[in-house]
Amino acid sequence: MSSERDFNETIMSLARKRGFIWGPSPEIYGGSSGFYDLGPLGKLLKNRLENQIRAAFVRANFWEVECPTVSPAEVWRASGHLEGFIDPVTECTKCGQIYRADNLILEKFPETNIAGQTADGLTETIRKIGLVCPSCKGELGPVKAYNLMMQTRLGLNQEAYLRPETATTTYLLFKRFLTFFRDKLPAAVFQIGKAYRNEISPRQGMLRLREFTQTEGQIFLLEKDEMEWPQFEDIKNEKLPLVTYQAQEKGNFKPVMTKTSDAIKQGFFQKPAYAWCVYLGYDIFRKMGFSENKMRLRQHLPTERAHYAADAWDIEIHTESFGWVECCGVHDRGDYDLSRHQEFSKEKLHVKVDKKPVIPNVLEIAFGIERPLFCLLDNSYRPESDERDTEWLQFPPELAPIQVAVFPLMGKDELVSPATQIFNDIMEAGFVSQFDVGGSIGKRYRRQDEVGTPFCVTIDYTTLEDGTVTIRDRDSMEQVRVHKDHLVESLRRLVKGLVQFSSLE
RNA sequence: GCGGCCAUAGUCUAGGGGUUAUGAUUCGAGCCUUCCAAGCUCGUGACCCGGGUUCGAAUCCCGGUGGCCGCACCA
Repeated sequence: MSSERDFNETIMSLARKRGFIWGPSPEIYGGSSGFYDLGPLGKLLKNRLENQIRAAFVRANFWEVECPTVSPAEVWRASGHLEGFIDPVTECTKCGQIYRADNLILEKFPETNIAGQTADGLTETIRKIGLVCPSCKGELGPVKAYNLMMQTRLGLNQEAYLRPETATTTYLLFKRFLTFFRDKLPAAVFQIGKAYRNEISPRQGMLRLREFTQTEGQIFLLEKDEMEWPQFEDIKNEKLPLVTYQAQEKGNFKPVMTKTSDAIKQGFFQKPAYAWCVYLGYDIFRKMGFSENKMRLRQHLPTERAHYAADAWDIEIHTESFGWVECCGVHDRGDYDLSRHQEFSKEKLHVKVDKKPVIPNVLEIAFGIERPLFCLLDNSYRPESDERDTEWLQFPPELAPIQVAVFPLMGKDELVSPATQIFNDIMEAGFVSQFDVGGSIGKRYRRQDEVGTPFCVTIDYTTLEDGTVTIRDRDSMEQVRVHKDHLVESLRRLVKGLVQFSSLE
């Protein structure tokens, strides 16, 4: 709706103005859609999200790796992306309209069997069934395969592609993982890195990018592990906001808080290990600052589910800008990837179970970081109100780009000098902090509100008498006095959420 | 990629074949100021890019790029 559109523009305008998101990049050359720059505050925010993700995975016993973003064509032939990551398109020779060939055929002739057909096969099918352009009845041109991977080359002419997902590059290390993990499964690894998709026509700003940062966690495990997953015990009483496919078929998208153990009993999840992955994904999103009432877990309908997947759920975040946004997929990839890479590479990618070779299964938690980044901006945005005559961002303190701002009440030397000292102490303690003397004190508070800084420290004339400073709380706009010797510790506890501001007084 | 609409300071905007290109806000310097966008002075800052028409284009035309809407696409 237009009000949602306006909301998105309001946020992007603030994000541009205050140095979160710039673009489309490269701006001074006019820009290409699907590419954005992160300004200083956007990069800080993204780092904070990544740090939460990293900490959550490490705590769950995943190990981080990093792989190249470019791989030769055979990798993508094996992974299925070279053949499967394509859109077959046909252009009307008369009016120039472009169609997805397979969709068009099935739409007009639902009985046609085109499964697995190549571009030439689809061209042949169109001729055979006499399909013409639906808008002008003109003749349709030959079907071309439009691959969504970005192509490049290595050296003079070795065909190569930028990765469309990090996961595949992780799987290529499987033999190395077996050694590293001393032949013990399950083994869990994750990767945070860039991936590339040459979208035909990206829209919706930060939500559909041609270059983006992915986080993908992988668990390599055996079938018996999937059913007997000890860590499930830890989360069996945790609740998840589930929207099952049965509910969706009845038109009901309201999430139902369901205990994970009940979800297994009711058959919403087939495998405890998978359910645990869904919970881990959900927990990571909570740690990225999303409140529970803005999240839901939506099960894929059987029709949208990959044929090998027994379970398929997405984490969705509600935004004012675009409604529910799909942010994370939890996938049961089975042994598909390792089998394919074993076949194509001729390397043994199996383990021995009862002296027989078995290719392990893979469970995956996959999401892009720019989407939650945008969603967090969206969810944190507060418009101006009676209490506050500027818009502001209510980030959770731990995720705010700038955590503490330091002001001398006025730009007088006797205040600036002790304020500088306190600012240095705060920086020394590891906070991202900003010192500001410009403008009235009220204006400086508003500036920080606008970028979501949770706490401001002000040095005033009382500081000179008794060594106390004020800490001003973004959310309530209230202040408490704290002795400067205890300031860093107080800020640490406030930022970490160990103590509420209201209980400081 | 197609069709419709659109593109002016950091942000939001007014206007428009010859102008010193409007206003607000932001930002910078200074005065003032003892806690929530005060005031005053001064200052910085813009017509998306390329081509065409014209004596002259930011303005009109064409193309490109980007944005919004619709279609298609979203592994």
